[in-house]
Amino acid sequence: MSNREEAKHLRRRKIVRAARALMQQTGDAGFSMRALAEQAGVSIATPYNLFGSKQAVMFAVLDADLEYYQKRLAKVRVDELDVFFKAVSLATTLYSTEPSFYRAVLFAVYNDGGREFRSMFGGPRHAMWKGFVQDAVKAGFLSEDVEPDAFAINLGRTFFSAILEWVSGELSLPELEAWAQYGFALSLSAMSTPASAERLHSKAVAQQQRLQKLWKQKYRAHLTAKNGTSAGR
Amino acid sequence: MSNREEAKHLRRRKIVRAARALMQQTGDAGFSMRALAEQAGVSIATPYNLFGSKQAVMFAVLDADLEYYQKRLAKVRVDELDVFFKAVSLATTLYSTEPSFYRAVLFAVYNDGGREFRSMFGGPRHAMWKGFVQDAVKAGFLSEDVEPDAFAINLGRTFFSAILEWVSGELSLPELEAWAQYGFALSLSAMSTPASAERLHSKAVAQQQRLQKLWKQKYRAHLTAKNGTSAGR
DNA sequence: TAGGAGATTGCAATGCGTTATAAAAATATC
DNA sequence: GATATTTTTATAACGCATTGCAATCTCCTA
Repeated sequence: MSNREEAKHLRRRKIVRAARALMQQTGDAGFSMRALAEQAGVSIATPYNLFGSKQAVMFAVLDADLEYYQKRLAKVRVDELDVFFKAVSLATTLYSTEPSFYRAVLFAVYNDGGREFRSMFGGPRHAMWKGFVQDAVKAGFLSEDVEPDAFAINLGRTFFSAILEWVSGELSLPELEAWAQYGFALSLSAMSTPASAERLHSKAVAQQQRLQKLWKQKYRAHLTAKNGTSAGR
Repeated sequence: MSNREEAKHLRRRKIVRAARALMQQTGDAGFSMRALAEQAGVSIATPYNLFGSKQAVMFAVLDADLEYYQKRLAKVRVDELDVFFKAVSLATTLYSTEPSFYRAVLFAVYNDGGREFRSMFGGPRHAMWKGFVQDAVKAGFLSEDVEPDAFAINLGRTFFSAILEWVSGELSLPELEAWAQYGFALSLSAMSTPASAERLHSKAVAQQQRLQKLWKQKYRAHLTAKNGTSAGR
């Protein structure tokens, strides 16, 4: 690698690390491209040269994390069915270690209306889910009827939309975990085999009850309210 | 109602109508609060007084639409199981009449990371899904095990995340429809009764095949690509 | 009809992401 | 070591959502 390219990689790393540090310090609010440039000791134009947009920087931060996450998940010893639920709980556990950081990063990533979904679903994340699905089919836990790509995308989307609500402050982390696992249990249950049917159905029912406990009173006000949704604050 | 309040309502209506008109003319890009104020013949401060934010204006636009949607849906004669799928296809049909308008409105609504989820899930939309779920249980199409609130929220979220991808340009309208119906079929299938099990399972499989046809080659490039997600443009 | 409350207005200002431009620095090539 | 190429830098600028403020208008009330 030439000197130039090496220096570029170094600068990229410097910016990603600065982004991470800044997020951890200031959280969502204090993070701006100008602040990032200052923290990285670099001009405001440089992150744009190297990444293209604020969101792309966030993606780089998140991708650095994904490696660590997948390594940890690979170490966990569970069967081909529990891995789906373990993947969720490991992610939420990770989020709980630095909630404001993850919230801010995920907010920034998703906040443009999803223009970067492609890399979310076409990239390594999709590959992970798809692999789990294929393994589960092979292990006899899922019907041969499943189309792995479609099914994996559906799972990823289920998780994603719950994450989005956590990010926006609607859900707590336990709620996020419960919702994602509930959605997973439902989808998996629809494609279950005799070997997995009971486990999945009872998982779904259990998550329902867990959710009921978690948010019943939180939403009661809204569910009984007239119609809402109108005026400003 | 006092004259003052009536005038306020009129101004609100004027702004909502202007927002709608502006959206239809300019679409996503040309829509700004300044442009809206001008179109409505009103100061830039007024929409903020009456609604609070750009997003709240969009919500008002969307809520005006919801009434029309529900009226049309109520007229459709299908059984308590098909209504879920009909609700999806009616929405996408509606979107197809003015795609750039709906895209722009939904984009603006969802684009803040979901700070208005509450009214999405706690408001009339949630009530609609929940009602369908309860009716389906009563009709014997869904197991007594379902907790209607949790299940309805899960459905709403499924639909929502697919909409989000359509809004961001990742999906076409037929794809949106297929994805939402696929997700619905999976969730419903997990809670099916003998009266509905076959219908739902075959629906899920059918949607899988439809999806496969729709996007297989679209995603192939991404699925076979290295890892992507890195640099700017 | 006069006074007061409430809302709208015009406008300036803040901070944001992003882009453009010219100068300066770092690197590659000979 | 001189020259050419690439990249960073500093800075100004654009359009945006949102807020604050003083002035003005409109309606309600006494």
